[in-house]
Amino acid sequence: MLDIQLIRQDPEAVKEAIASLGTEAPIDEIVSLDLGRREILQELESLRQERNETSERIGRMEAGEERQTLIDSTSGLNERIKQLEADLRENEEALKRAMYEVPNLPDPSVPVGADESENVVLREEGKPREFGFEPLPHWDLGPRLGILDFERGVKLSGSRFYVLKGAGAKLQRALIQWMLDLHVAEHGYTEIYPPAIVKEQCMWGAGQLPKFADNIYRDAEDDLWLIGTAEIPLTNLHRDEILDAEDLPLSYVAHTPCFRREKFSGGRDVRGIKRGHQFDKVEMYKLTTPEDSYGALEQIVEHASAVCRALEIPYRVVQMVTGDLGFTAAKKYDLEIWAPGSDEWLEVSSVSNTEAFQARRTDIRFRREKGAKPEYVHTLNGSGLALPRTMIAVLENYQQEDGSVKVPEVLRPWMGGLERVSAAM
RNA sequence: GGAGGGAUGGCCGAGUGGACGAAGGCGGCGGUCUUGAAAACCGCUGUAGGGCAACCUACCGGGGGUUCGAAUCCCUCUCCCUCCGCCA
Repeated sequence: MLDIQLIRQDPEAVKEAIASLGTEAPIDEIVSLDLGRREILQELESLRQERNETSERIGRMEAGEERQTLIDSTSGLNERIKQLEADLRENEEALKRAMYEVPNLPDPSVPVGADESENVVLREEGKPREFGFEPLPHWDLGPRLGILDFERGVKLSGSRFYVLKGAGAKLQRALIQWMLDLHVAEHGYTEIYPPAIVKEQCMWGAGQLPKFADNIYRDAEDDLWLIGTAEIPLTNLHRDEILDAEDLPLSYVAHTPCFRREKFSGGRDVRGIKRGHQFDKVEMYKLTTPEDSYGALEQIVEHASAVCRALEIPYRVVQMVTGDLGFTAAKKYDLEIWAPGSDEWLEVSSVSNTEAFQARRTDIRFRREKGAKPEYVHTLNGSGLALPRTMIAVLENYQQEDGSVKVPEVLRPWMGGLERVSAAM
């Protein structure tokens, strides 16, 4: 959610910024609702004042004719107040609905561009390995090794589901544990185990609603929603709280399953485990002061990079242009990891600074010192990393000519010392 | 799932439909005293909206209602606690 003051003061600048995102928002509607709101409020509040004063007088009077006359005289006043209260409710609901639809504005440092084709590769690290043979895509490699079972996944749950088995399941578990430990021990995050099913309100707070309703699984009976990312519970962790400045930044890391309906990606990325309805992810999250958030953004990029670096797999950092920022980010980087079998760069991490966009939706503030006015925090999130695509990269980069897969050095302690996954296992 | 009890300011806790934004206590901040600290005493100590000034308005779990007037009465929802049932 944007600051209403910003829209009130310079609606044209806001519209322009939104145009650079390649989208639109009901700014004119907001401006007029906001104006109407204050008109209603002004009249309503002065009538309430009148009523309060009259009631006070009635309370002090002896019972009698004069008192009754005064009581009778309030009926018109009260009718008007009721009407205005109804108007106000309606107005504020419409205003809130409209405000929830407005995307975040880009930071001035974000390059203007129409869509993802204009994103900027900022840096690339690691050299793609030279294969003496044709590297296989993981959808061939995994089943051959007996660690990845697509047919049974479909049998259980339908398309875009799969089963990890044996060393495959263990490899994912090793990655999760290693990543969590890395972020906690080396990068100073606090590990969180949040619910994976949350109230609707959390979805609004994190910016999943109203725009992405079609991509979310939900239990209609209890009105609970399955998270598509740990960002959702982590955003809401401190909802409605006022934090102390000395507690900031707060850094959290969580591993959760993520559920996405992928309604609009039909036909895309159908092979392999790149895009499923259920996947695991390790997510980093920070709450900072406004002045610290852009430094924190670079930190999170570094923390995600450290994972790729330690795995010794080539990756690159891509800056999103305005047209590819999405709904909540003011600035966003993607980390893409190299997958030689699939022959593509895979997005394994998306790192965003939402500034106060989510904080306003969730009402998370902080106080610089005792008695100071509360200010909104800035929130940031970044994958560290998404498991299936990391698995793809590991399998495809570490495959050997004989069809086996070497276990990356850093993971071996979490794999019981296992050095190689082969078909016989 | 069944029965009962509860939800008040940072925390604890009082509150008869009318001067309650809410007693009292604790905590916090400032001050007096003190070499310093403690104690004692005094004062201050919520959030938001609107005018944006000394003011006004709203908020006692959420929503709705009764009333000239609601923290206080009624309805409803949510959450918490206790007991029973069931269960990893």
